[in-house]
Amino acid sequence: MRWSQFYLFTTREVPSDAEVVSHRLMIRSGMIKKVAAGIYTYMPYGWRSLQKLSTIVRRELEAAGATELSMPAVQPAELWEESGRWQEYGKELLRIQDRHNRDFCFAPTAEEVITDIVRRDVSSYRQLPINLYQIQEKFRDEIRPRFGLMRGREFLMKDGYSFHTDDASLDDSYQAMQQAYCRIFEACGLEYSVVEADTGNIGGSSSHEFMVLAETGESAVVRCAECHYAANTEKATTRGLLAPPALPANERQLVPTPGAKSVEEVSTLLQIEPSQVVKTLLYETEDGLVAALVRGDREINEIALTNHLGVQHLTLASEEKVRAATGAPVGYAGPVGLDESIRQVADSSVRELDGWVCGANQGDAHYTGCRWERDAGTVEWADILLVEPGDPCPKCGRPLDGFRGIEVGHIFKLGTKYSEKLSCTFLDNEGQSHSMPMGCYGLGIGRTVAAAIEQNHDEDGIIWPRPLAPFEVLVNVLNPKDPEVSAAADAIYASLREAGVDVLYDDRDERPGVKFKDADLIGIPVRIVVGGRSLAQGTVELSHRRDRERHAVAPDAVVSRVLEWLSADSG
RNA sequence: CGGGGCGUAGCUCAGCUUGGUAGAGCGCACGGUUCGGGAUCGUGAGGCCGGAGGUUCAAAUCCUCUCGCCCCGACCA
Repeated sequence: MRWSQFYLFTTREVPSDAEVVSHRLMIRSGMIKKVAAGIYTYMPYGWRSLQKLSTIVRRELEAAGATELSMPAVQPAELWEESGRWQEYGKELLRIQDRHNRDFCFAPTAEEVITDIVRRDVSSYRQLPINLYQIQEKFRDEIRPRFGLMRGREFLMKDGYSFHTDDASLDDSYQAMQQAYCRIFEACGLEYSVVEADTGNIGGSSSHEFMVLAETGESAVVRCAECHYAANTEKATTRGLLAPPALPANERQLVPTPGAKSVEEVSTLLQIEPSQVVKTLLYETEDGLVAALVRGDREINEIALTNHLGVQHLTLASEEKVRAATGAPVGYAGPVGLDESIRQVADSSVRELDGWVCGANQGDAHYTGCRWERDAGTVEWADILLVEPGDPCPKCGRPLDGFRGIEVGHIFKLGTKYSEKLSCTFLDNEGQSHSMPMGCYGLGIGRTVAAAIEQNHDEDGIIWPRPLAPFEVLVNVLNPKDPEVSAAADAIYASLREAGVDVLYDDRDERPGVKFKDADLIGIPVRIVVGGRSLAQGTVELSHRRDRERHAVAPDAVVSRVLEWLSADSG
């Protein structure tokens, strides 16, 4: 491809709204253009990279036994009502009406449509298992889109679905998909980690996320270097957290704590550790108020709490609700003497405490010297602590490491959640009818490319891992107006194309400085510079974007050297 | 949806406090000198100041309302 004929315009300056590196570089290198919040045009240079990744994804999925199809983006409400998600999905589901006022949505995912397809076509165990996928634009009306392709509202995603006769078969496909994902991310040269995850509103019994390690990642992950336990902190648990020293607990005492609302203030005032305080947070749910109890020095994992309660919505209770429920301002709630109608859930970590301190459900007062069995009401025990780096691994007890990640893939064992609702059944070899266990497998195409840039760049621009690079080789002719230089560059370009190399030929009549800066910015892995200076020595210059070290090579040796480099750097 | 902030030339921004002929840099066009790391000099094009009302002799500037965008929290590939 000749640059002069390609639609690629780089910019020196960045729009002020781009904050993270991948977003800035994608805009500066002319990969994407914003059309509205979270909605982008993939420009030719960016589209090529997305296509490269899509090709890798197709190759690995087909190898793992999946088959591609393409489902509609606009889907009828009826199917979503059948699964219950027309109500459950909430505002994130973009709903539209046609000219007859019939309801439709723009698909955020495609469980309903795929299940509808399979239930019509499949009726026998002999036809199973089935594994289908598509690569398609999805729409989720995100509360807050941000960071370019990292969190768009419309985004390119590979979504796959599998159907089975039993859980063992589902396990097989789940494993096969997990391995295919690993091969995909490895092929892209990404540093990633597979972690246990919460299933969110997709539902199902178990799931794993693929996290690309990056400072700017939106997800927090903990990992054990010893036994390789790894989990999103939304899902992570811990065991054997060191309990703080017990306090005297012969009798419970009401102590005045005027103005001390926070755990910090209370523990300072009473000269104890924050960890010896039982922190009580009141939440509102559709089933009423809930009190969540956790150690004073720690946070609550609201997702774990939501899952434990089995509720849809969970938000911190308002000031008024707290006052009405406890008779005290925010900051003085506690499990002792709390209204019995309020469900209480306590994290296992506070069970070890003895002689603990808590709010007295009256203004400016706390209890000291409390004991669970003696003083507290009915308490459910659950793991609702937000795990932090340094906490013991739940499997082996070693301290967990923490890091941030970008969630580029997420796989789920759905079980029969959708197949039951939509009556997707098959007959077994005894003529018995069963719902099909299902799996579902998502992979963010745009997000993976963004993640690759987050992991591979320097201050001058992108450093593409070869498999995702929009082009593999850049031929840069420094003075295209010089017939001799131009002819030499043309010849190299032609012979590279003949050799099947994916090459961009910067034949633009620009100053060398401009072309060098652009080359660094757009980050094509291998660069060939053809200029009068080196050509006079009978050579051209080859370099890798990663180290930019120049190698003088005779023009007729360029192709073989380039092929050598590309195969060495095959990812 | 809560909290914070921003809409002025294609892009990055100044001007607004204290109302009075709309500015700079980059980019773009033309010409000169340049030509291996975003050259330089000159000339020029380009803006109903997000939109609608209002106050005023006069509004980018003050007021009201709207729309859009960004950042921080709850969602997710």
